Amino acid sequence: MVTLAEVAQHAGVSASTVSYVLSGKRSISASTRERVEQSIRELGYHPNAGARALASSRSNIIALMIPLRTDMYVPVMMEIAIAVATTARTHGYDVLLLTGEEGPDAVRRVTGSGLADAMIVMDVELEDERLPLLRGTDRPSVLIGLPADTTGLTCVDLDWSATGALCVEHLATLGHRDIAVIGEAPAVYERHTGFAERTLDGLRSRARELGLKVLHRACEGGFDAMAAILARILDERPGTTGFVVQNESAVEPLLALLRQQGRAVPEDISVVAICPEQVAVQASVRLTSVAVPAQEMGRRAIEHLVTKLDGHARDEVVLLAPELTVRASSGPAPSAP
Amino acid sequence: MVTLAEVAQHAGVSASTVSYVLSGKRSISASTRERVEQSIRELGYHPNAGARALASSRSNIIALMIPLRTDMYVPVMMEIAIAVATTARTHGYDVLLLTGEEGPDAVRRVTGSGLADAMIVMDVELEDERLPLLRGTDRPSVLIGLPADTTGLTCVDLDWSATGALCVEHLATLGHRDIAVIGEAPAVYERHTGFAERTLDGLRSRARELGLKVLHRACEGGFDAMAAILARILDERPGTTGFVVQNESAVEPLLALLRQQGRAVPEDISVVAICPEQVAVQASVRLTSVAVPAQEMGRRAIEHLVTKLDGHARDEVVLLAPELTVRASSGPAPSAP
DNA sequence: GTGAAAGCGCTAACAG
DNA sequence: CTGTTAGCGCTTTCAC
Repeated sequence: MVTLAEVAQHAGVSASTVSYVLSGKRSISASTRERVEQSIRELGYHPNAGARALASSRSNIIALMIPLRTDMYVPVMMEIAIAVATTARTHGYDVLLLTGEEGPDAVRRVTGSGLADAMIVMDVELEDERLPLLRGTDRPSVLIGLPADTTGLTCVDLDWSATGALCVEHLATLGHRDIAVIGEAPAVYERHTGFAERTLDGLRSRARELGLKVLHRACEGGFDAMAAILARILDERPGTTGFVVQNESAVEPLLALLRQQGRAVPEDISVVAICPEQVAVQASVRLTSVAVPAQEMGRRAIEHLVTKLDGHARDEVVLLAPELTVRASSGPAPSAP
Repeated sequence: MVTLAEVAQHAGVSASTVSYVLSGKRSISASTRERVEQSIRELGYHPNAGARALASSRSNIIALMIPLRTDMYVPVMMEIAIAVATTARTHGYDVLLLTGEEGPDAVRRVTGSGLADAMIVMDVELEDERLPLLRGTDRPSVLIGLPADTTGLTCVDLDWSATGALCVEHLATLGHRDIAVIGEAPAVYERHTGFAERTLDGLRSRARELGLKVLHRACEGGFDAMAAILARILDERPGTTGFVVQNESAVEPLLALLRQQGRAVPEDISVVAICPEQVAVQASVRLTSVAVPAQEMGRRAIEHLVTKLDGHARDEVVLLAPELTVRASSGPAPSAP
């Protein structure tokens, strides 16, 4: 294993000079720098991560806590994780992958041991057990998601409430008066993951303002679950002409069922989805949808953390504005017979 | 920050004793151990990761390289990643998330810096650039996937060839003679990711043995792509009664299209999928399928690595036997009219 | 069964 | 612009 001392010797300079060439923290003459860099290349030197972390009390690692469960939004999680990892690299950081399994203990362990300089927490619940720990540590953190109380925290999330409102507005503009919402699995609501409830709030309050009727049903993914729920909805509210779907694994089943029942989309029924672009585009009907900006959330989270680590940055709640893309699944409400 | 020295002082013992209590590498009297553990708890001590890594030249971190692209098998990747992370924790390791983006450089960086003690490499191509580096380092590694030459490497993978064969056998047993294979996106084949080609090999050679006809078509995901391909297949081979699908995002479109065309599954057409259990169960027709054992692959990879790190373990290729579960999408071939 | 002490490889004052 | 030096917190001989 090549050490900094060996590089120094090879280049005929002191250890600190090599260190400074690497960090750029003080000016080095062009010729010295050249020689050092040459030696580094020749010897194939890589600074030892442990030694560096010990001496500088910086690991250059950012921890990412992802949910253990995969009952929702798997592609979104994955996209965020990848965006986090690649963005982190552009800033010289690596990413440590933690699952929610360990819970608050993971936070203690990682911050306590100095394993990571900062952390990103996903799948935040309204009253999350990890929040007090995050507030109580000096290590920066960013939540992807929005808890009930954001005091002393930095959060990045899609503005779910505005997302819900946007879906309703779109349908209202098209003349729909009676709307059904297909939501996430019941467990997601029970867990009080903020996003699902916020979406519903935004949706309902805008509907009230616009005088629309809204019926919400949680839905496990899959064809059978969707079939049962659709039957109940059309039974309770036969006049329903608009659907808002916030559940990837319910989208295609819903489309298949409507087709099966001879209800044309968008002529008879309009569907607006809240999902990643890819799902919207690949569906059997190209879906009018509000995209979940997974990459941007991951990128923003890292960028905020890096700013914090580089010194100064206040806590902040960043709500990304939703954007609705009109595709082939929504159209004017059918006129009453 | 609490240090080992402080714990030692608090407990009235030497630093080395505390260290040995932590590592269990030499026997400690019950009373001393008790006192030390008490101090650790009271002071809230967490060993510093950097110092530990430096002194022991062990970071207790395992690197996981996942593909950057998300053009295939996202849920599978995610499941593997989560299984890797949780299994690693049970052995005292953390997981560093690397994307394929950096390519071979990531391997150099991570092994050279001692950031990770070992690594798991996913999405292996037949002639992968990273292989020479992995062979040339003393740090253990496990591939999830199978390259062309496995000399000096440890690999864990589903036996894709047997998987293909199994699908054919199932359909043959049911009396199908004419089979179409819906594969991954063309890019996956061009990239020479082993699994897709191996599946095809297994499928074709078993078909030859059994005297079945096989037609293979690569397929971008989504409804439109699937529609185009299905039309071509039924045009070229109108007698096709069995489908093998190895592409998550083609499954539901295929089912929808068949339904649309009035072809009943499984009365007229049988479908066998190669996909995660969840997809098979949630589809609009419960799918006869061969599961991709994502969790097991992740778990096995870690366990092999830990064994290697703990001393001795030779290189080895582990091919997991495929298991086919019969569900509602396959049945006897329709008798000729 | 326990202590003392020598590093691990690097960073960051301090000194010139 | 460059060198000298004192640790960072832990592991691990060596000694008792």
